[in-house]
Amino acid sequence: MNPNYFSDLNVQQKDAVMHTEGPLLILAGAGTGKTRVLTSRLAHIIDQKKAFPSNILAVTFTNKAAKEMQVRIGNIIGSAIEGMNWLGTFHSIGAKLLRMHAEEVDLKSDFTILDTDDQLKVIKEVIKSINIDEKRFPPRYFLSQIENWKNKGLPPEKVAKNELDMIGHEKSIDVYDKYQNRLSRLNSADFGDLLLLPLELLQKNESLLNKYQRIFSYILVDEYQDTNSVQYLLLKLLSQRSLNIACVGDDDQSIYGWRGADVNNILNFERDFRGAKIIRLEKNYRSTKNILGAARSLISNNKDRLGKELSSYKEDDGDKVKINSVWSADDEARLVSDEIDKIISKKENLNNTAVLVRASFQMREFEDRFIINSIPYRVVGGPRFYERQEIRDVIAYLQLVANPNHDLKFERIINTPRRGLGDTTLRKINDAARRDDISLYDISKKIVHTDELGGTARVKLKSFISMIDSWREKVNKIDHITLTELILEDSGYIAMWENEKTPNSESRIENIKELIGQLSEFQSLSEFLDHVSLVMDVENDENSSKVSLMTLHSAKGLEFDYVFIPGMEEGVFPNQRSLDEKGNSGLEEERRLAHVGITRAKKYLFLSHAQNRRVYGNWTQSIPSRFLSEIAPEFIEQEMIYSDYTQGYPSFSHTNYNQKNNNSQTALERLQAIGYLDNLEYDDLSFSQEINVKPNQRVFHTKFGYGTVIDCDNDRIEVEFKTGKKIVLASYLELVNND
DNA sequence: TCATTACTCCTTTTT
DNA sequence: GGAGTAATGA
Repeated sequence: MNPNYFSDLNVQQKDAVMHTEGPLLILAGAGTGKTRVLTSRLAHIIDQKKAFPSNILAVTFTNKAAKEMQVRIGNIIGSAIEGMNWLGTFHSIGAKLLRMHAEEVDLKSDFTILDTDDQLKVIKEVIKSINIDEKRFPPRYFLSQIENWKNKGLPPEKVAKNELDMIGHEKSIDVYDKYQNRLSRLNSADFGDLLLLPLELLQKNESLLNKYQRIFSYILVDEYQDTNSVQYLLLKLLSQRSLNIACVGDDDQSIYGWRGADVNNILNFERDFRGAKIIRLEKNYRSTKNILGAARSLISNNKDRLGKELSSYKEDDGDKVKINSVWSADDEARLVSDEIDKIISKKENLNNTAVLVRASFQMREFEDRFIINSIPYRVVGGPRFYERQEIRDVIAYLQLVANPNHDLKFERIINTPRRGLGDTTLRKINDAARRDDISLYDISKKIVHTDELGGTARVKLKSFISMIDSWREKVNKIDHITLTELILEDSGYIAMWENEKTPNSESRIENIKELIGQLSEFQSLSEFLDHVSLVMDVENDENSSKVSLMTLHSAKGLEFDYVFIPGMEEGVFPNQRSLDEKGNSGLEEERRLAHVGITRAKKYLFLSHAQNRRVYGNWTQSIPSRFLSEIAPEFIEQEMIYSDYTQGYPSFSHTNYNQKNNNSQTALERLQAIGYLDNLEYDDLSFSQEINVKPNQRVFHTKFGYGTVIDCDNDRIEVEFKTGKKIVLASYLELVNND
């Protein structure tokens, strides 16, 4: 027996594939071939006829990972993959279970899944109804309380009244309780419910539990270090009978503590699942020795670890890790762009290049710069397609047609486009609905026959309602694409954007067209709406060569030849709030995040920190991240500051790191001291430089990007930019090295 | 009813 | 520097 899925596996990997019976924990470090082991293992179980594909529960952390696994298993087992009904994220599997048994938890099977915006709206309503001061207790505060409880598997009645570990606790419980009531009245579930309600279902209903324990004869969990308590409880329940649960994870990559992930799940695996076997995968096939060394030295600063040392499979030391000090965040983006230009000139595919940031606000500088330098890029997990205003509007229409009692969507579109049904009318409808305790849609049907509303409002409301009814009638008669087009026509929504003359109204219409295009990938309206709620992202085209720009969190599980991690500054990374709120454990999580980032790189790693950065629009100084000094010096190579004003002045260095951080002298003062600056204000910096240009000189212009000087006429300079020839003032140009 | 403006408080990370 | 909101005016 030597099926092809065994070939090229090392001893530990084979072990993990073969060990099919009983609990198993695979501790898989970054780049150790985890996905291969997972897919091979699944293929092995199916191939050996230990279980049908439909009897395997395989949980991944992201939809992307689920999809990738599906493709890879499909390559091994062929069409049998179609039987794998239970491969997906915890949330999508939870939703599936919930739809099948919704009645048992006071929902209907066509319930809608709420997004954060909707959640906040509901909470605001609740807060208002029990007279809580929104200023003292912002809705977000309650939302995070509720999410915490849900992550722990606690419904309102289980939240112990004596758990007084936070201010406003009683209020929170009250809000939680009323919030849940409201959700079930809206026939809706939020993300937390997709896990919590299935758990309740299984805890309450023993025969159902037995059924699913039988169905799932093998359970496989990816990214186990990121599971929270509900997820743990679900797994525990479901695996009790077969005991065939295999979890893959890496405690050094646990980065979702803020979302309720509990590292103890992985740390206590042996205790929780008796007789568990543990296999370590420590051979890293991804990175060069220098990169791996940097990662290892950094993460060794963490205390709470299971203990695992990655060793390099690659013979190659590779380039040293580059650490760069720059003057400002703008310079940082410029430097990264220049480096990427070098990668482009090597004719590399840019899909192998990524810029990873700690927080999404850092992306702006890079996007601006990439546009100026015409570097093609994609933002991964950035401003989501489905979160755009026009897309949400269209979806609101569709959701309302699917579920007319969805008050939140009703409110969203009742006056979009303008129908003369403004705040006043809406308030009246709301009051009446509350009085009769029915939905906005239902009350509207009633009050168009009374005189509660003024004459015009009544007529307008009536036509709005009959429009919805006419769409609802057609749901089962025409296909969902035609229906959507009809809705957009009838409602005047498309016309609204067509009539608007703002620069982005055209792209909004494009987006709507794209949405309609996507509809064809689904069988029905409800299938599409489910997809939208669960998979907030839209796939990127992977065919074109583009730099990826994303957060470190969304980079988990990916790998790139070239990786840039800017913003290595105290406060940014490690993130200040994380330190303030969680102290040392917060710091360790940040360090793990840095470790994740570093181990994404296969052969080239670039780290940088800026000395000055705008925070809330004000220039603020920052000091290099402690993480830089925690990387052992033998793996790194330091570069000088990249700026015309501060050339040759190294900011970060191992030897004087501590001294520097205790030094009260600011970056600005240091520069003044060495004569680079003469009491200049920061804002003057960009135009303070006299320049002297000659033809062929490479120059840079903030608006047009890089170019080459063609001709000079005093201070009027003719420059060839990427976008064409322009005559610009010398004072707007900066010199660039000609190389 | 809707558009404009002044003013507040921000920002971590995602299913 | 920006999004969301409350207050003001047309």
